[in-house]
Amino acid sequence: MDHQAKGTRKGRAALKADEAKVDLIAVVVAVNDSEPCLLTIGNADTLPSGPYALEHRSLQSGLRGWVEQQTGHPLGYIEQLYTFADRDRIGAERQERAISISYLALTRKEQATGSANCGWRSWYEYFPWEDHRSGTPVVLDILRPRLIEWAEGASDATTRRERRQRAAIAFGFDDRNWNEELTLQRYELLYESALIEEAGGGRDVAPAAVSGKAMIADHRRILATGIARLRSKIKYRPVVFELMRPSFTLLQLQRTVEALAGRLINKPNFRRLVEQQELVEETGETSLETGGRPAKLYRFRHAVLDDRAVAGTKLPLARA
Amino acid sequence: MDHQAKGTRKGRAALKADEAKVDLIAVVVAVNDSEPCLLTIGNADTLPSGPYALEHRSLQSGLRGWVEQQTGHPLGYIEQLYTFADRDRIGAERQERAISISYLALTRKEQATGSANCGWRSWYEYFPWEDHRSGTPVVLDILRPRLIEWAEGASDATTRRERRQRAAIAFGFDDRNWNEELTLQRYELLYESALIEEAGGGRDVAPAAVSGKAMIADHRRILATGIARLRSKIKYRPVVFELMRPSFTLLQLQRTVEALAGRLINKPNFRRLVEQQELVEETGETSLETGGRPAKLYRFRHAVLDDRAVAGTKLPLARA
DNA sequence: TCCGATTATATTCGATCTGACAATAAGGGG
DNA sequence: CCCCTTATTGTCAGATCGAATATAATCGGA
Repeated sequence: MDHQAKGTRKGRAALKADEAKVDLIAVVVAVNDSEPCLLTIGNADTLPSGPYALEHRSLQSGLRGWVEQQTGHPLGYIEQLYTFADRDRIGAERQERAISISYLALTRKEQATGSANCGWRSWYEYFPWEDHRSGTPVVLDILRPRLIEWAEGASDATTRRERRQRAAIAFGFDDRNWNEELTLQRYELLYESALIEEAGGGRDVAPAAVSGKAMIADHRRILATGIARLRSKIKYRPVVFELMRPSFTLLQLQRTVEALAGRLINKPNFRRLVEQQELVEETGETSLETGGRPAKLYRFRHAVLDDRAVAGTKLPLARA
Repeated sequence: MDHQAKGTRKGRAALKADEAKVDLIAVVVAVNDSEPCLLTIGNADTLPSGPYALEHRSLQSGLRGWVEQQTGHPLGYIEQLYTFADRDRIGAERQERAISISYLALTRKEQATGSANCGWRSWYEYFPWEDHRSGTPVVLDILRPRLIEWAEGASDATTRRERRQRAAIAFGFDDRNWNEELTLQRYELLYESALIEEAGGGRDVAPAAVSGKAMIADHRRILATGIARLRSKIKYRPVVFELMRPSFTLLQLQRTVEALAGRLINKPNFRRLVEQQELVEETGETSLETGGRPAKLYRFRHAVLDDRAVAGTKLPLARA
């Protein structure tokens, strides 16, 4: 009565009826020189990953093992992202079931111990339309007419209206505000409209500089999921500090948040928010790196992980 | 180079090295008469679940299939919660790996089509300390000294301070505010301190009326995850309407939100927020159910699922 | 039919928060 | 000593939020 009727199918493939392959996939992020970077292996089009195996004590430790083995990078902060069941991935014809459990990890670039066939790439190479720090990126001037065209290409009027609306919301057309958290929705729209490489077809695919670098299988979708999650999370949890050096200036902190969010923040307001939440404390030293008046150095108050636990790091973003 | 060295382990059990059993588990929620209800099977201590099988087109459709088969309930809104790898669950000794992918589903009680060995229970039967609608529940008067006792029982002073602090934050001791979103943290504290049944031991377990009804395996933890997610989500996405009838009064809507959040909301402020976000529109009819002045009936504006898509239903909660 | 009990709906007010802008302070270099 | 650069502090109006109050509509009993 509990788990019923598992024997009704003909066991056709190598796998038994109720078993599946389980893969662990990592989106490993660091920020360097105001640029959000992704850890990749192979041709910079693959995320670190590997099968969940018997000797792994847990999903997390399995993931750490694979990433360290493939990239030489030990991981700090880890958070589960999403679990996909991707039939297409390995073998649709063989009817294997493959499950991918994806994780978001935050580190710093320096923690590498040499090694391996891996490297860091700005995540905006994969999503050129996501970086609004210098205003609306030019690639959107190319993508917008293509998206409109796709919307108008629908057979019935209802679908057309719906498509126009979805595109307008996701990309901020028609005087709407840009919402940096909609990274996944934007990716899915571009996928549906076949403007990017993964989306089969290929005839309508925009040039790589516009549509961004593709990745194998569904890895770019997983990256989009990670970016969206991170952009949302920095607003209510102090996770940014996982990406910072032990001591830093407030401007460095701001630039890091801006790199992740893909948009600029008002400086005084950012400072006010960080200080009034008591997220940081002065080290007493100053940094002379920037030319002008020396900036005070701060360190993260680890105490907030206890007492403030949930309050969160709101970030003040410009409205329009 | 991609997925390397999968043959290094001795194939010991029935399962092959890189395969695992995958279960789908559902937390199905409805709200009836201002009471948040959970759909259970068996002895009201089991969540609907079943193995992910070959004939399932996707994880979601597999889940829908199992729930409908076990309870006769078709599901509407579904959202993935978390993926657990629970060695303990099925057979630690056999070294099987079992993966549980959990989902949160929202429906209405009426949509049942009779059938089956299942039923609805208020989720506060499992978590009596979570309902603060009538002020701080009395069970906390019993749990608090037990938690303090547990905290003071630690060997070193650092651990003691840390435990006291965690308990105070999670449960709102020492004049802190109650935070309804910390359901999972509270469950984990009670688990660690062995005050609930699942936590092995048993000698310190409080009476069932205080520690709540237990569930099999880790099902109560999964429920806690679902409650926490839902309490967080109603604040920024209009998901409440999945639980409402096609037309409803604003007070009914408020009572539903309060049931989920486990705390009361200021009436005028709630109305203001709902109206200024244009989440609902009047049907033109009124409800006479309540005795006094008839309440206007409203329906959900499905348009907001498009245009406002992400804005969100903030809910105004009392501060202290 | 009038009155009060009950519930729904509308309005107001002050505290706080937020975004935008301006002003001042502290270094380096000519 | 002046000027340029960057850091830091301060101000102000508008929006938001929580709390409390005032008004409206129905029912039932005197």
